[in-house]
Amino acid sequence: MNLLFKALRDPTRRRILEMLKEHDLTAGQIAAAFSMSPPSISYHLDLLKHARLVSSRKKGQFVTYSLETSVLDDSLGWILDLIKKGKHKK
Amino acid sequence: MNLLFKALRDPTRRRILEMLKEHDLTAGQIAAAFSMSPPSISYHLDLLKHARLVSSRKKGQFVTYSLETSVLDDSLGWILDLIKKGKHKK
DNA sequence: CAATCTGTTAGATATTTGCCTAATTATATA
DNA sequence: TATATAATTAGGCAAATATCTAACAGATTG
Repeated sequence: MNLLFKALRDPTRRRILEMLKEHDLTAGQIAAAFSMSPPSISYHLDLLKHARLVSSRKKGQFVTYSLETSVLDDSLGWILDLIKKGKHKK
Repeated sequence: MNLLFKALRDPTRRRILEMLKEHDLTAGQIAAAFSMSPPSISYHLDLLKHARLVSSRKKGQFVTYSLETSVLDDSLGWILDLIKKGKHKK
């Protein structure tokens, strides 16, 4: 849960996730969308991978990243619970 | 959105929100639940307030904090959108 | 095999964050 | 009015974070 929220905290990483929700992308394609050095993007991708929000596979010289949504269920549940319990509070 | 995810990133702040979902609490009551100095808790409460996740009202010398769930809808929508679009991806 | 391309790792650095103690503000009470 | 109590503000500091450039690793291609 901690890794997840940590990953979601950064705007760059959230934008990467938004890009990946459309279709898979290579590291280079992702980096090209930001005015930021490739190593910086690599750092963010690694962080997202550790949070299990993305997966990656290597094909030739390219590394393709995909969005992984299953971990998001946890955060969803946590937030929903807050809203729910908040509601039936007197 | 940025302030919201920033607020949710820290475990202490998440725990404060969980406490407040049960019932309102004064700053002192919240601080008592953590092995952390009152100023530190004050800092977290201020951050939560800036993110509009809590509100506060002063009564005498006490300041009571309440959970505010409306902003959570934004994060919920953002996450749901990721999951949804993630699902019907080829 | 040498050059090139994609991507990551290493190392350095400025900024942000989360914590502390000390001081301050505001309220209540002896 | 002096003192105690609740909470915040101020100032400082160590650790975490996000960025960069340089160097490297692996794959492709002339």
